[in-house]
Amino acid sequence: MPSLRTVPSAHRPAPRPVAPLPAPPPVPPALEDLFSLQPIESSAAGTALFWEEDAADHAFQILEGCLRLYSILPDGRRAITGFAFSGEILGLSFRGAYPYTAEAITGVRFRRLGQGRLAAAGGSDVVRPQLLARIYDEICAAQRLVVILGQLNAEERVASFLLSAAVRTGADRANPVAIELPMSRLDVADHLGLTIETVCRVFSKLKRDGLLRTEGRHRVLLPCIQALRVLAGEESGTTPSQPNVSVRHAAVWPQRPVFVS
Amino acid sequence: MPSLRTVPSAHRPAPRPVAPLPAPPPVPPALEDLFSLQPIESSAAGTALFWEEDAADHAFQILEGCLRLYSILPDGRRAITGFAFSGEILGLSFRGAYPYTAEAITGVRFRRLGQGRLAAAGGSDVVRPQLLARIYDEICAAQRLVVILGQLNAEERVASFLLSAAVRTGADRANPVAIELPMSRLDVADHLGLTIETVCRVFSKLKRDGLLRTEGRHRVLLPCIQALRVLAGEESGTTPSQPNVSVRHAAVWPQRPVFVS
DNA sequence: CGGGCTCTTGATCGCTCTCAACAATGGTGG
DNA sequence: CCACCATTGTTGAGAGCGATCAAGAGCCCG
Repeated sequence: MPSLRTVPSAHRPAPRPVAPLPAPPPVPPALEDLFSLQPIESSAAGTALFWEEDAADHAFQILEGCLRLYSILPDGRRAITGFAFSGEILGLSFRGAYPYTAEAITGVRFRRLGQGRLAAAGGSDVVRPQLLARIYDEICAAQRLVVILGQLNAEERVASFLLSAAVRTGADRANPVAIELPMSRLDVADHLGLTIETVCRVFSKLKRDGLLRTEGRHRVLLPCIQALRVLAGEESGTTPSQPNVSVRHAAVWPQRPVFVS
Repeated sequence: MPSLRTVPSAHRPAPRPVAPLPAPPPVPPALEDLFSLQPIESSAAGTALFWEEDAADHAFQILEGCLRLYSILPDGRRAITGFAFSGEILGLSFRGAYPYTAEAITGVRFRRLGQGRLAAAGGSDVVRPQLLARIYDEICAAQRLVVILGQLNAEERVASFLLSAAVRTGADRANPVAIELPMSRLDVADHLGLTIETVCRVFSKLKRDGLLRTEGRHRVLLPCIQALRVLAGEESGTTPSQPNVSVRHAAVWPQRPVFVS
């Protein structure tokens, strides 16, 4: 979490008995400070923080736990558009309704901030850029997923998912990379536009290829994250850092002639 | 375009020789008024307004024409994350870089607004909600596409695409519905995560089923938009408004047990 | 009227889904 | 503590949808 947190109490400076010095410029409230004044709430696994189409009257800061964000089609199919982890902010909506349901996968602790207070904070020249940056991140995440779902095959999708989980939790800097996946295989499948069986098969194949090990159902080790990047199509694969790993289906497609002006 | 446009010159009231009346409250500038002061520019088909990863220093208001918004994978695959039509605003980015390339499909006329001026306008309590609403729309569009790519089959994807084109251009209120599709079949395919051949085959099948007629390559008639909605999975299909159309593969999937708390 | 491009259609292949059976896990009650 | 059971995960066989490869048709422009 690279954001520099200011002291929460900074907007309410303690009264000074003597004040010969010019008052220091008031520390402007950061986005997260707005939440820090709110009480902490909890939700059990399986409960929803909010529902798709509901009036979006609160934003949420997740302190602990993991949630799935999804839409349900009229016929019952479920599309998990994303997951939310601790430290993230959720439910920023500026047109009345939430665009998805947010349901706790594990138990969740969070803070809640009213839409009115959030809108008011948008007037601040300090908070607004943070707010817009968060929203922009959400756009980028959604468009990244569009690319994944539209262009990648099953193996590439799973590799992308594992990588983004590693990067998001910061686990990609450790060695070996170890990530927690609190969600079920069905959640992963509904997120990647695959079936649970296909997700399983890809996991097994990655295990056979030495790119993945599991410890229990929800813990995954990625011994060679670089090879995963090649599989995910993030890199061209010109530098085989792990020559003993046989990368079948190397992500080298026939170059389609794309019109570039 | 439901936004109430205010008079562009309102922020610069003509100097009055005599001013006995209290000055009327200044008409606050709407988002589109900011653009209306900018000169009109043009781009030929095939040229890019901006490139993915480029510094996002301008936003664009499209006055005429159509663009494709896309990302290119390292191996050359192209994911068209969306299209932009006249009347829309493009390139709102608040973290330095554009998230996609915007390339003109037809000739395009547009206005350009500097990021600085846009950021300043964000301070206005009138413009900011409009700005946030636009961005929120972009999130919704991206998530809608995530659902389409992750959960729908080829026929449903094409039906969704045709419907959203009809709705976006307002053509869905006419009868019969007639839409212009300036983009090529390859563009549609790269947008829907299909191949050009599959898009063609679905078009042909919809023609056989009486749901679609083409006039030239870029004009499409939708004689029974309600049946298309059923195909796209937007409706349950319980009200067959056009009984003579045989809807194979009606969007009724085996209901998967989804955990709802 | 040709040339090049886009679009369309057909035949075949292969990836992923579906259906099925079984294994592993975790929680509960005896 | 262990047996039991429900849930979740894994693996296999076969089918189907969409991709791939190939050829021909239609359209636009010089």
